[in-house]
Formats: sequence, structure tokens, C-alpha cells
Amino acid sequence: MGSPSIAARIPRRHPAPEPITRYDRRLSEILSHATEVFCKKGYEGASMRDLSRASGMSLAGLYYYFESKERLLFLIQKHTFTTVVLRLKARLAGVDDAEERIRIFILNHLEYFLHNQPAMKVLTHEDDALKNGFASELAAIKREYYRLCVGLVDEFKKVHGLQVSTRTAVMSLFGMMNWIYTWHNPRVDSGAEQLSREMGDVFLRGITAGARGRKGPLRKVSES
Amino acid sequence: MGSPSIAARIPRRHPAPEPITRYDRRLSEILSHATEVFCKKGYEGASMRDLSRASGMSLAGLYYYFESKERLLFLIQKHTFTTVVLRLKARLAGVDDAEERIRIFILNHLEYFLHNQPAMKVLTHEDDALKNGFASELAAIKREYYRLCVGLVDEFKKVHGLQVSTRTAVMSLFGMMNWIYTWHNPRVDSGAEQLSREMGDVFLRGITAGARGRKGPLRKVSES
DNA sequence: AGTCAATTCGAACGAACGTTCGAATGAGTC
DNA sequence: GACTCATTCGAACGTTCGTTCGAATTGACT
Repeated sequence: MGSPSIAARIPRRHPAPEPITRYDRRLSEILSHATEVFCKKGYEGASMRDLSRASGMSLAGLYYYFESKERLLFLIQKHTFTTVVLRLKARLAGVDDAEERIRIFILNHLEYFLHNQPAMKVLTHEDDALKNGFASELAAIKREYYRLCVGLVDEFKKVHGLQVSTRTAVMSLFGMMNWIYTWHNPRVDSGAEQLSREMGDVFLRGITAGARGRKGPLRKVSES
Repeated sequence: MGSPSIAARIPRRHPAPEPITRYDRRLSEILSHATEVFCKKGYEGASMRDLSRASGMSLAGLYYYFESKERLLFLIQKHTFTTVVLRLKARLAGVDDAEERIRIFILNHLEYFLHNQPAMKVLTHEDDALKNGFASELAAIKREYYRLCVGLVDEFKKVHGLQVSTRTAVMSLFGMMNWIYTWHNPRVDSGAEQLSREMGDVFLRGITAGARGRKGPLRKVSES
């Protein structure tokens, strides 16, 4: 007897040789159902009873798998973000061209976004829903992702001798990409490949100075 | 006796010759305090007791000014959005140049955003928090604003003979601009004028085809 | 001072919230 | 069948939620 859930909650020590247990499978089922609910009703707006109904498990049963609603959101966000970063690093390996690397970054982001829209909406929309410990651990991953993108843009700037503000450029790029969850309709809008090509064009041309060595922004584009 | 609030809730018929009553003044005070709270804790996360504390009025007293928490959010969002559209139209009047009109659009949006950050965060972040009637009335304003921007971009495309997808371009622009509430720090980042210049540069150069008549996106920029 | 309506409030309503607990199941081993 | 541990559940905990109501207070006008 005693509290069985205590042993079950002990995290795995070695993430590498992980045998996929029944516990792990059940947990990720719950996470995926919860993601849908959080996406539809928001973190604060979704109740534990909503999650219970969606995952087909009793209210009390859920607490065998995580100790609080906040930790549940944390698990979802961390898994989503970690996966995105992991895939990105794999895709960047071996590619040297600065432009191509930025295009890979955009494609990776949009592809995962469109194929896991609910998870990515929860990640971006419920950005500051977590508190203290949870928040800071997630902020660390976010900062790594941001820095990585800054590195790509800085490299591109160096190669092309540009002077735009990296911070503004990167934040604008994130804005373009993350805003997608508010408007993208799979039945109307194009897929990740075309969208990332379009946004890549806008972004790369956008931060590249005018062709004939004119330094300033395009001003009074003559009609000739 | 009787319910005094019923008469008070009747909306003004003629918005033009409106005498600013004590009621109106008090209401907008409450709205501005509520905006701060919604901004900090989110719509669902903020309780009526939070709003009561922030505005220095009793819990019951609030209900003299609006009949539900949802209507309160609606009033905030509608007022904010209407003001932005109104200012924009005034600024666009008399300006014919397509590029200049887009730059005015961006400046107007960012300027209001940065000077009324809490209100604009509530407007963009609590986008789908409203239900049914409230939601559709707000969606109408949003659609008008969107169409207006589409018109500006289409005109720019026509003048310059461009072929980019208007929808993707406009949505990317909104993404760049609206994402600001997640990262802008007044003590570090530049103001509305410079930001709108930078974003305007990125966007306008971005949707403009390569300089030497090359039609496609910049590809394999040679290092020569 | 007295009157009437506009405004504000304390106290409470029922409902829903996140979480807990002990008992009931399920699955695997003797 | 009996023992064990992992998993699930019904029922309830105390708290907070949005909202209401009748009474008290205020402000404007005679």
C-alpha cells in the first residue's frame, strides 16, 4: 500500500535506453488529448473535468500521471519545444550556406507548426501561463532556440554585409511564423513547403539591402 | 426602487453630440483598470474580484456598469479596435502613394500598440475568448481592418507589378506587428517610429521582386 | 431640509474549480 | 486461489468563481 504514484512519478534517469512502458504510452495519450483541449479552450479556460472527459479517464485517475494541472501544461510545452529544437539541429547539420540554413530554420518551424497545430498553439499562446520553476525551465529552451536563430541571421548578415537590427529581424520572423495559428486554414491555405518559401523570400529579401548598393531603405521607388 | 441600472445601460443613440456624463467617465476608468488586469492575468485567469480590487470598487458595484465579465472584455476590445481603425482612416486621407500608405498603416498600428500595449495585448491575445454575438460583432471590425490592409497591399502590387500572395503577405505583416507584445521592452527596444520603419523596410522589400528583373526569389546568392 | 434617482456596497447564492483519499479493479507471479 | 503491485475510480474536500439582491449611501435639485 502507500502511495503508488510516488514511485511512478520518478523521472527516468537515462533518457537514452528508454523502454517504452505502458505508463509512458498512457501518459502520452493523455498529453495528446489534453493538448487538444488546451488548444480549444485555453489553459485557464480548460478544467480538469474537461481533460477527464476528453481522455476518457476519471478525474482522480489523471492525477496518477501528473501532480498538477500546471505540470501537465509544462510537460506538453516542453515536449513540443524540445522536439522542434531537436529536429532543427538534425536538419542543420552539414549545411553551410547561410541562406539555406535560414530557409531550413523556417521550413522546420512551419512544418512542425502545421503538422502539430494544437501543440504549437498551446506552446505559443500559453506562453506565460506557467509560474516560477516551470516557467524558467521553459524559458531556457526558448532562449536557446532564439539564440540559434540569431546566430543564423548574424551569419547571413556577415556574408552579405548587412546592417539591419538582428533583434528586430528575428522577432519579426518569429512573429510571421507564430502568428500562423490565428489564420491558417488547411483547406484554403498552402502547406508548409510553399509557405516557408514565401516567408523565406519576404524575410531574406526584406533584410537584404537594395540591389545597387543603395544603403538606406527603399525610398520613393521611382516608376521608371 | 426598481432596477436603476436598466436605464443606465441603454446605449446612447447618437454618438456624435455625446455629453460626457459622470457615468461615462466612471465606466472608462473601470475599463482602463480592467485592461491592465486582463493584460497581466489573461481574461479567464482574471477574476471579478481582481477587477474589483484594481478599480477600487466593490464587486457588486461593478455590475452597475456592465452585465457580465464577457461584456466587459467586449467593451474593451471594441473600443480599442474602433479607435485604431478610426485613426488609420484619418491618417490615410489625402495620401495617394501606395508605399506611403502601407507605411502609414504600419506606423499607425505600431504606434497605438506601443502606446497602449495592455489594451492591444488584450485585443490580440484574447482573440477568441468571446462567444457568439460578441464574437461576431468584433469579427466584423477585424474583417474591415484586414480588408483595408489587403486593399493597400493589392494597390502596391499593382503599381509595382508584383505577384506575391496577398493573403500570405498581409498575414505575415500582421504577425510581425502583433507579435510585438511578446517581446518589446520599452527600456531596450526602439520606439514606434523606428520599428515601423524597419518593419516597413522588411515587408516592402520583401514583397518586391529582385532588382534586375529576376522574377523568382533570390536563390543561391553568389559571393561575388 | 426634503426628495428622488443615481450609485455603491455587504452578504450571500449555487455552481464549478483543482486536488485528495481510501477503496475498488486489473494484470502478472507464485 | 492467494499475494502483490500498478492502475483507476467514486466521493468528497475546501476554495474560488460569476452573479444577484436589498439595503445603504451619495449627488443634484427644489
